[in-house]
Amino acid sequence: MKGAIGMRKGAWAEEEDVLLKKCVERYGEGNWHQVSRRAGLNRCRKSCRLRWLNYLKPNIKRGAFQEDEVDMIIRLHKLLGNRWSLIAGRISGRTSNDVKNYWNTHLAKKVVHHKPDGDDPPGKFAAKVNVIRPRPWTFSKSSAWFNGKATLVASRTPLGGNHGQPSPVLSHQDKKSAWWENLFTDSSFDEGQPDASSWPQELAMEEGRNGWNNHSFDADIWELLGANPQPVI
DNA sequence: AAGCTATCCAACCGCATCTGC
DNA sequence: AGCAGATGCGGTTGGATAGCT
Repeated sequence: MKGAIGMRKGAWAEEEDVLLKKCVERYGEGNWHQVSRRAGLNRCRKSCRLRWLNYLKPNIKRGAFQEDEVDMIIRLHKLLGNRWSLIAGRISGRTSNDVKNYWNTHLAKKVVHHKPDGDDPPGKFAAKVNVIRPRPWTFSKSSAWFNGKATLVASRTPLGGNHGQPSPVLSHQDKKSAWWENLFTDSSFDEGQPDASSWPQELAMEEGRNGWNNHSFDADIWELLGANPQPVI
C-alpha cells in the first residue's frame, strides 16, 4: 500500500491466512484497524480486508460460474452497470472481485450492443446503457425518518459523487405512500432505461450504513430482471 | 524443449464516502 | 462546518500458468 512503509505486500502465506482468520473471528468483520494491528501481520488494513472478503470469508464459492450465475450477472450489469459489489450481493457465494474478474475476462467481449443502423461489424460498440447509480442515503439518528414522521421525496440537490443526479432528502410532508413504494414504479423507469430527469432513479441498495438492506431491494428488482425471486441468505 | 502469447485471478491503488470529533 | 481517520468500491496491474508455435 502506498504510504504504508514497511508493510508486507504480495501473495499471502498460509500462516498469514490463519492469523487473519482468527483475528477477524475475534474482533469482527469491519474492525480492520484492530485486525491489522493485532493480528500480528505486517499488512495494512486494506490488504487484510481484501484478503478476507475475497478469499477467507466463509461460504465463498470457488470454481466455474454456473449458467444461471452468468445470466444473472449479465442482467444485473445491464441494470446496474459496474456496481460489482451490488451484483455480487445478488449472487450467493461470489465476491465482487470474482464477478468483476469474470466479467472482464469472459463477458465484456461478448456482451456488446450494435449500432441499430450502423455498418460497423458486430462487437465494435460496447453496451451503452443508462444504469441505476444507487447512492447510499444517510439518516441521522435524530432524524424524522427514525421517529416515523417523515417520508422521502425527491430533491434536485446535487451531492458529491452524484454528478448532479437527483438525490433524496428527508421531508416532513405527510405523504400518503412511503417512498419505497414508488421505487421502480415510475413510468420512466423501465428495464434499465430510466429517464435521467425523473425520480426515482437513485436507489439505495447497499447494506450497512444506510439502513437499507438487501431484502428491501430484492422484491422489485427480480420483477425488473424478469427472474424468479431467489432470496440470498 | 524453449520461447512466446493469452488467460486467469489475487492483490494493489486511488478515490469517494462515512463517521466521529 | 470542517477536518482527519476509517472503510468500501471499482479500475488496474502483475505473477502464475496453460496453450500454442
